[in-house]
Amino acid sequence: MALASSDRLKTRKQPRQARSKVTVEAIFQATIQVLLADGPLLLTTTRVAERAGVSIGTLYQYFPGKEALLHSLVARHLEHASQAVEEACFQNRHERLERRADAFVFAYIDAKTRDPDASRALYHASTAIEIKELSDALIRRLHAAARTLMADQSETLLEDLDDIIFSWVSIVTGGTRQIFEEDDTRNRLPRFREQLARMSRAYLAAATLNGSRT
Amino acid sequence: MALASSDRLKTRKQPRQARSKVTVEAIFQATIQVLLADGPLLLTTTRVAERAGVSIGTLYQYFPGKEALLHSLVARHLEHASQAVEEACFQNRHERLERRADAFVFAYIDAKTRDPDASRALYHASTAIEIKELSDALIRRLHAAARTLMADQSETLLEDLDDIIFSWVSIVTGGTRQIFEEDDTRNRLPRFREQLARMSRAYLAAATLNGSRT
Amino acid sequence: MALASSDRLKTRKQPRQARSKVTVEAIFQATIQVLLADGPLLLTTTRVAERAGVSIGTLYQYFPGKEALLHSLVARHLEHASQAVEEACFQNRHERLERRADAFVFAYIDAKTRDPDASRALYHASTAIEIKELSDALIRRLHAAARTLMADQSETLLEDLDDIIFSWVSIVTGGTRQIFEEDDTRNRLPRFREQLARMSRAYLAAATLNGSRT
Amino acid sequence: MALASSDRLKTRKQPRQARSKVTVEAIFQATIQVLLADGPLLLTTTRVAERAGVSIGTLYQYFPGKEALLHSLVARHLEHASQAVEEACFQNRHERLERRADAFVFAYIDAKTRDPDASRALYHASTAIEIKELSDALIRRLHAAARTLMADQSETLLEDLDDIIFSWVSIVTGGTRQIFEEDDTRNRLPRFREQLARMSRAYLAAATLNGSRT
DNA sequence: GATGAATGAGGCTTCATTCAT
DNA sequence: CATGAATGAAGCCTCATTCAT
Repeated sequence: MALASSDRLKTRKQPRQARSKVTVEAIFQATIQVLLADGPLLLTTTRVAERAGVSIGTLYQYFPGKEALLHSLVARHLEHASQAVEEACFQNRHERLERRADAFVFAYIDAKTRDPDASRALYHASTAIEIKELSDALIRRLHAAARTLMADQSETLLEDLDDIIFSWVSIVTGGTRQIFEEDDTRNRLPRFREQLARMSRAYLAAATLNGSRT
Repeated sequence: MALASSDRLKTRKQPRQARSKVTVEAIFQATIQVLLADGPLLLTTTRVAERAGVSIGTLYQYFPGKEALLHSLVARHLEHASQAVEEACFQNRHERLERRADAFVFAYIDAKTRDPDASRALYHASTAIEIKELSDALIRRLHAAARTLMADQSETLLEDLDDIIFSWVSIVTGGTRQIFEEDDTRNRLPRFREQLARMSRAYLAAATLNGSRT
Repeated sequence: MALASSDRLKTRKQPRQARSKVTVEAIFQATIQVLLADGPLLLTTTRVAERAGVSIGTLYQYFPGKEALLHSLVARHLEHASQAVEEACFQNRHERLERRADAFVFAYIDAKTRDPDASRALYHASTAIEIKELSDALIRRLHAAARTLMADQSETLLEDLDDIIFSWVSIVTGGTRQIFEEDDTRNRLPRFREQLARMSRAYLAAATLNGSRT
Repeated sequence: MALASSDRLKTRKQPRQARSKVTVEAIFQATIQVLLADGPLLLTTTRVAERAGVSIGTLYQYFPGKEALLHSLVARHLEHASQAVEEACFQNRHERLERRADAFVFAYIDAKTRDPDASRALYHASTAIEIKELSDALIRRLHAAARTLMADQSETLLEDLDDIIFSWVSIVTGGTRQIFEEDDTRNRLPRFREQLARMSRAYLAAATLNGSRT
């Protein structure tokens, strides 16, 4: 269910042998590199295969098509981010709200930052495939995680808990994306990370204290 | 005039006769509709012309290509948003910070909400590369507007004023985008609007009170 | 018959009024200029009309189409060359063979040189229309003229008179064309003119003296 | 190597497998046939591919475009003619001038006659602009060859040697072209061949004997 | 008559995908 | 299994021509 995939998007072979794993990984990396170097308009299967050092035929042995390739790649990336956030929420479930919020924000941004090239590349990938389904799945998991995070605040926040979660997740994901589409990502990221955490603390604190009246 | 355009992005004919104006507007609307109905992958000149009820030749009388068409459309849209925010900042320049922040947020979101279909459509199209220049221009104007807004806070915030502005603009634009890419935009928007304002107030208040220590 | 034209190539209106004549001439000149400045691939009706300072609609009032326009232009040009040569042959019909040959050569080259731009332009025009019909007509008239020229030599040359005429006309027309397609036409032309005359005299003299044996 | 080509004119794939070679040759032949049957105006990539019995995609695997296809074809053809003439000049370098002139003329015409269809076809295509570079290269090589040929006459001819060479090469190439654009090429060619040789002998003899005075 | 907006057939080219080797 | 030659649907765009104003 998580990050569901329609039929034609499944990978063809499960890369069991070591060689296969290497090939698939090479193709993934080549995809990212082509995306970064040439942009989504020039992301062609030929080019990816070339860069990966395999023939176009081989690429099609592992993926039923371009869409599936991108789908896998994006899914892998988003799955990682989802897990990181869920993990962080779980780890910090007994901390104070402020720390829990920090944990959420940091986990998300750090997951994206782990491989900034890939992140940037994949933000652009939406020109090449329809990724709404995948993004939605990510967002749903983040919502769920955020809800868990705020479980003990539900009374205070009850009236608009859902709005708060929704809005907060939106600015975390949307704001982060904005940074990755900026020119100076490397420099901006760590500072945005701090400010986003600060903002989250302030926001959630305000919301906790006096409901929707602030 | 603002938001300069390279040569190949210039429109071809300025619609002089009444007939022409109708045609150009039909093409713009068709672009938005195709974007919404079929997504950016299926945005083709043929499809746009078809939907606009004009021949493909007519489309090319007014725009030198697909890119130019999108460029015009986006430019028009972003110009409007920029102006709305600048106007709002100016109108509220004597109000308290909180109100100024509200004004900024509301102006931005309301500008996007004026024609929600267009907004959604253009967010979808925005990965189409040549649009970056335009988005960047918008962001720069928003930064400038935000800086004006906080002019009287510059002492308090001096140490990280730039970070704050940058981060705040990022979550306003990025968060809003996130909403428009969601399914339930119409329903979510007004609530996000409130929360985003609340968040901004809380954030800027926190930042004003005790610098980077909160 | 002369430089015949099929039905769809006829001009539409006979330019009787002064204004019409001016317009037609402007279109002709524009055609030549576009051909020279932009090449035959960019020779479009729009461009010609633009350069002529008339609307595309007006162009079509005078010519039923692009092909007809070019056809008229080429026909006019070739007609002029044909007449010049015929005239020269007639004028010099009582001179010695050598002078008659000179007259032929000079008349042809001078006709082409009268408007060198037009000549060059029209040599290139064959990319844009099929001009074989017209060229053939010219060649036929030149053959006829040459035959007249050599009427009194027919005994001596009898065995291969036709070959001689044919070959001679071929090098006169073909050689001249070659010069016009060269880069340095202006400089080369007068010298080629002399050499071509010299060559013609030598050739015809040799052919006259001892038939095919030289 | 000789007859350099700009980037966009380079062929794409070097045909390695036997299958490829057949394909490329089929494309070349189809180009010639289309040129002959339909003329340069109807020379389209679609038509060529169709006639070659390959898909349009295959054509583009080997040539980056129509221009490049023509370029290759012409280059191959002209290279052959150049070499034939140079070879002939070298072989006959110790003969008398008359024989050397014959050798030049015969080598050139015979090279063109080897594949008369191709020659006709390429003469038709030759107005296609980018081919000028190639034609010029041929002319230059022919000039050089002719100069070698006349090396031992340079004193006698000194005053206008260059004009003579230039003019002679012009009528050889231009005249031959004229024949190939004629209807009755097959019949005319051998006779023109003889006359052109005769003409060359007469011309060069006249020029040798008494400079520019004949 | 003159204009120029509109038309659409048809050209050029790319690229995801298949399949014989 | 890997290869890469071949495929062709589909995209982009031009330009000769028409016709309502």
